[in-house]
Amino acid sequence: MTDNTTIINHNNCPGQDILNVLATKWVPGIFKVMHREPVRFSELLKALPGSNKQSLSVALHQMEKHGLIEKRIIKEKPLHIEYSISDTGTYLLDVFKTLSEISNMNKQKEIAAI
Amino acid sequence: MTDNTTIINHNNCPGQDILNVLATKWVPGIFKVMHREPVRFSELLKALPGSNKQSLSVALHQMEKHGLIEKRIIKEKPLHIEYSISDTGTYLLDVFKTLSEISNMNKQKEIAAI
DNA sequence: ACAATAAGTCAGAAAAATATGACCGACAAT
DNA sequence: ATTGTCGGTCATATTTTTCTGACTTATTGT
Repeated sequence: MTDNTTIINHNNCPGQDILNVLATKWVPGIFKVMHREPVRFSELLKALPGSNKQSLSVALHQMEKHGLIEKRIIKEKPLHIEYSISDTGTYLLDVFKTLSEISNMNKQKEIAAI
Repeated sequence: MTDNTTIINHNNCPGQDILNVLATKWVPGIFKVMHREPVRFSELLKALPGSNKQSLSVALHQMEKHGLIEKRIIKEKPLHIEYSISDTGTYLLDVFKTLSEISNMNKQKEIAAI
C-alpha cells in the first residue's frame, strides 16, 4: 500500500489520530451503513450517494489501520470482500451517541434562549 | 459577524457538526490550554506556536456557536476578554479520554501482534 | 477466447481548510 | 500627539482534502 494516507497530529494529543479519522468525510456514513451488517465495497459506494471510490478506499484503509473495522476476504463462489465494524468500532459508536446528545443539549439551550 | 464559518455536514448525522469542530485544527489544543483556567485571545496565540489569529478566531467562534466554550467581557481596568470551557465542553473532555483509550487499545493490539 | 463485474490504484483537477500580512477601533501609556 | 497593546477582520495565498476519470488485476460467465 502506498501511504498517501498519513494524517498530521498537530498537538500530540493521543486520541487525535482517531478523531481525525472520525471526522474524515464519509467515515460517519460508512459507520452508519455498516452499523447493522457487514458490507462490500460496491455496496458502500451505492449506499453513500456522492461518494467516490478513492475517498472510500482511503477512509476504509484509515479505519482498518486504526482498528475500527475489519476486512474479510470470503473465498466463496463469487469471492468477495466484506468490511465490518470491530469491537473498537462498536465502542466508538458510543462516542457518536455522546456527541449527538451534546448537540441536542446545545440546540435545546438555543431554543430556550429565544 | 460575517459567517465564513459554516461547516458542511455530509450525512445529516446529528453529532457530526460537533465532530467537525473537534477535529478542526487547533481546537484540541485550545481545549488543552483552557483546561485549567480561562484564557485570553493573545494568550492562546502564544500558547499554541504555529497558530494564527484567523484560525483561532474561526475556531473560537465555532466552539462558542456549539456551546463548547463561553466568552466573557470583563470590564475592569484593562478591559479584557476571557474564554473558558463550558459545562458542555467539560463533558466533551470525556470524549477525548475515550478516544485516547481506544487509541491505546489499538496500539496494544499492534504490539501483541508482533 | 472474450466480455463483465468487483475491488481497487493513480495522476491530475477542483474544492475546502488554513495561513499570511495588512488593516482597524478601542483604550492606555509616554 | 504618537506609539503601543489587545482583540480582532479582511482579502489573498498556500496547503490539504476530496473528486474525477482512466486504468489495472483477479475471477467468472458465455
